[in-house]
Amino acid sequence: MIAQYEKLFKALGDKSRLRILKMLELRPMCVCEIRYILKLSQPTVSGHLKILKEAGLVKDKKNGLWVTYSIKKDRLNNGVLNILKNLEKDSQIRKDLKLVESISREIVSRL
Amino acid sequence: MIAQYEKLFKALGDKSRLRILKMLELRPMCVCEIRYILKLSQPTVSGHLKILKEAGLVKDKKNGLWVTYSIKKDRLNNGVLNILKNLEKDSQIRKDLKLVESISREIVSRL
DNA sequence: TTGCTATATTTAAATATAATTATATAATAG
DNA sequence: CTATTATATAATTATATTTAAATATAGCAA
Repeated sequence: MIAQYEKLFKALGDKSRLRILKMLELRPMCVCEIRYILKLSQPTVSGHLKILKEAGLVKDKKNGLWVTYSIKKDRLNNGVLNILKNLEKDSQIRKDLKLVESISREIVSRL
Repeated sequence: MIAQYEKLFKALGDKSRLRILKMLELRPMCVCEIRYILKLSQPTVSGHLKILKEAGLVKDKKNGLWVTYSIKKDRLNNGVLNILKNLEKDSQIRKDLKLVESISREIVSRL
């Protein structure tokens, strides 16, 4: 049980993964969209998403070729997201969220 | 700002530090008491406490030779402790808290 | 002063993490 | 079937973290 909490906080203890969570709070996203915003390699993003998933923070849904990730809603994660509320004041996060609103998987996937 | 959150969650992403936080929630403790319960070397415990302190989770107070650590109370940390509430069901945490109630710095420091 | 004690810092070794490149898998199109 | 596309995994390297042993600091007592 304590190990699951350790995993949860380890997952949260990374800048890229915090950015991913804040983006997913806005809307579900596919890997290529997240990649486009973080400007990291596709395998790196895939790895981060795996860590978030194993920590119980996100879930994924396969639809053809695309895998859409979204926030897993439960009591614990609500608490986590509440702690992260203040991050909306962060300039990096603001830029990310603005970008999320301006892109789509169709545009981003062919770059 | 995002870096401070990263630091916070990195601090929380360690079993020993989670145990320390749950103990300090019960009462302030000196390093030697924490060491006695975690069964780690004194420098290791000292290091963990430094990480917790730099993450803003605990504060310290020097009194002669002893340094007493305690939870730093603020809005963010209340949220964190709330997330950790469920850890009271963990058997390791239960044992720790029982021990905390049975020891004192005077007994523990001369072992 | 010297000696003792509680805590902190430094160092070094072992382990874990995060990144990229290369490769693999899986779904779709032709 | 082959080719293409979105994502996942493997291998590797660079960096970070965790730990204990050794050492340093700081306060008290004689």
